[in-house]
Amino acid sequence: MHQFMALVDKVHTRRQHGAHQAMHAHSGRVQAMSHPERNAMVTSEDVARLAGVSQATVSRTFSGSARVSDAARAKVEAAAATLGYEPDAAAQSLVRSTSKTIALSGAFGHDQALLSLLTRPDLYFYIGVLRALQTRATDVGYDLLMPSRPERPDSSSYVRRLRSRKVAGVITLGAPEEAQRQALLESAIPTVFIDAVGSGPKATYVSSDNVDGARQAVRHLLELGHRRIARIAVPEAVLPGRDRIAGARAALAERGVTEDPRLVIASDWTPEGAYDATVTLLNSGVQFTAVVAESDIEAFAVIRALTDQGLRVPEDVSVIGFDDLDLCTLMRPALTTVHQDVDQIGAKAVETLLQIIEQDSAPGPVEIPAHVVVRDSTAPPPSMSGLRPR
Amino acid sequence: MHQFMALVDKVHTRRQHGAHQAMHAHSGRVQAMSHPERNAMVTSEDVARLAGVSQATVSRTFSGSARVSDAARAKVEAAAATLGYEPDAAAQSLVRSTSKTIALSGAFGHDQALLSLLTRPDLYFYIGVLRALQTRATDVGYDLLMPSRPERPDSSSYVRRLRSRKVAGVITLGAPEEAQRQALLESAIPTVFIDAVGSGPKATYVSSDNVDGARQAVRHLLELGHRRIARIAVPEAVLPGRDRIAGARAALAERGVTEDPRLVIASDWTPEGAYDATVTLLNSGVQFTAVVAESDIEAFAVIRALTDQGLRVPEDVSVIGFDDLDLCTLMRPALTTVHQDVDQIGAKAVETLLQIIEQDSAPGPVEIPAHVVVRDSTAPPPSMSGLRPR
DNA sequence: TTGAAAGCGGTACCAT
DNA sequence: ATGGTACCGCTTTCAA
Repeated sequence: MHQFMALVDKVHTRRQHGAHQAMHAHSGRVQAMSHPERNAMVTSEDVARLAGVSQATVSRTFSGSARVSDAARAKVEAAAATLGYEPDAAAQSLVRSTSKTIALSGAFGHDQALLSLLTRPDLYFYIGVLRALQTRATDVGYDLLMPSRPERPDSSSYVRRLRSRKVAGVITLGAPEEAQRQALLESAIPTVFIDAVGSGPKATYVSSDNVDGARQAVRHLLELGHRRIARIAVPEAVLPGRDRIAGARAALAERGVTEDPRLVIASDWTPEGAYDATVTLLNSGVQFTAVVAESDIEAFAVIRALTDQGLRVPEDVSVIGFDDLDLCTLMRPALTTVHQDVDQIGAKAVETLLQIIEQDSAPGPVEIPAHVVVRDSTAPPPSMSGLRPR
Repeated sequence: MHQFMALVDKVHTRRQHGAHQAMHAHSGRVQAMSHPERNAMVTSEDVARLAGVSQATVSRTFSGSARVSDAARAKVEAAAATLGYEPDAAAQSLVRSTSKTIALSGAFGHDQALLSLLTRPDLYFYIGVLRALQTRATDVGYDLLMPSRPERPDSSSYVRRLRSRKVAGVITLGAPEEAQRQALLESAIPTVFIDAVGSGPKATYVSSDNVDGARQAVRHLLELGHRRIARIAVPEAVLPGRDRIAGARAALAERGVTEDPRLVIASDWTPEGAYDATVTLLNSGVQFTAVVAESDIEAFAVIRALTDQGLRVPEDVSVIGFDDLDLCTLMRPALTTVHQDVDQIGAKAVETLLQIIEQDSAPGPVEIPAHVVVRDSTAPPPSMSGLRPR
């Protein structure tokens, strides 16, 4: 017990250049004993003193790797437990030049925060990925950091900031700005891009198998008998966009169906865009019996546009989405869609990043299987003559 | 230029105990010059050398508060710019015992990551709050941290971890575990609870004005002529639950309508629960012409349950939600709901936290106004005789 | 195996 | 106003 008191005294004495320590001696003592964790941090030196070993030994005990005698280790652990010792993360990262922190990318560019970069349909999808990321990161003892943007939002100050924060690696969601992507690639900071291409000695990317997902979606419609399949096209510039186009075409090719370019309506990956695209399609007079959307949210918008025009889903037109949000079953009709495994995507992203960090070399791109989930928004096409848009 | 070369040499020399520095001298030099930010960090000492001042002066220049001559400041800033200097965050937090970091709470308890703690209806709402939090945090130069859970998930190690990370404050979303809430309250770590009660010398809370929001919702229904209003009740244990009950009752009381307890169905704040509650309600045979849900997602589920039973919304039954997600306008019918101002909630949370941090005392609870947004899911009740549940 | 000591990159007090 | 210097708490040689 006397050790404990001595310790408490010490805690309250240091840093006070001989000032009013006597004044607060009593109250300080009482407080410290009832809530040891409430006051100034417990340091490895405090633990060393209580355990009767050197501070270096305490450090070794917690670093794990170093060799410490069982006797010493036991004493240290006991002391650490009674004092409620937790190593100072700041001191550790200062000396180690790294920390168990993964930065989530997006706080780059102009006034863009990570979550603001994601447009709404993305948002609902990526929130699932984000949850998986956090779950897995927490499993492996890493914190997630969403850094604030630097004042000068150029790529080098972006990287400098990450370095200043001593992040172990970076995970980006969706399409990053090109300058940021380049900066990351050149930075030698371990990076995993989700849904964007990026390869390098310390970088790779993970995404759903979008080619196969889109292929399955179109195949499903073809199997139901659809031939005139419209697509709300997502920008080709982004990875999922490119791959899904390829997948859709592959499925069409399998059946020898040639794609009618008039059935491919460009959109901006927003519900509003999808709504307008659907209206455009209807107004064009080109016949179609099914619509492929690139996200569930867009699919909802397509359905809304269709029903607003008096068409029924799936009796008149089938609609298929992409993502498989929880919401799909709540909609009426329940949405047939391509399931993306957000848990796997998030988990793999973290695992891959750790691999880069630890093994110092990046593996190739990772693709997570996706699959169609059939619900109520798709059905065989009506007899062709039965469909008269507008 | 010679200064630059000297600096580069120094960067590559230190820490290498006289080993193979000659070997890599050339390549190292070239690399360092084309990508100065790529190698070992630029320190304040490097800047001092180039600027021809002491390291202390560089520190003062960047700390802002201290007095530095204009001449010195200019030289330092020039040097810092050419070298691409950014203060080391770890070193700063080590010596300052704080950092510009706000922890988002949730990584506490069992295997609960922040985002996993939120049930799905919450999730869609809180993601908006999260976005606002990040936007505002980034404005004021704070990073957001989602800490991984400590191995021993008790409240004191939770607080210790936050301290070890040197977070400036904590913001919690939704209902935290009681032990965590207490720990935070006792910790003297500045804290803002969103949607949970928590007051102390360094803690306060912010939420929508749930009482008024619920009152407006019920008022809206009453004004349409509804008298038999059912409610999918949220747990009373949580702040929004309590306040909304109070608000709903207040509105009823204003019109002298007495609440029929059979119209209040407890649910668990999930879409499945809301669906089941609606079915239960219908099966009970108790008449009603409107349903108040506690979230938009639940409202969707209610509508789905109603329509699955052959009832029309709003012709047979009116439904009103809470939150005003972007999705509301995509649904059919578009959802009448109570708008929560997520941007304000997030912004206020950050601002209030900063106030606690800087002024060292917590203000009272903050309430953000909410208001009804009328869309298509509410209408005057059908003639009473017209309604026959089932 | 263990302890002593030299930093890691800043901050802030001291004296000049 | 500026430079010198003593830490912040921890990791990692180096010697013992």
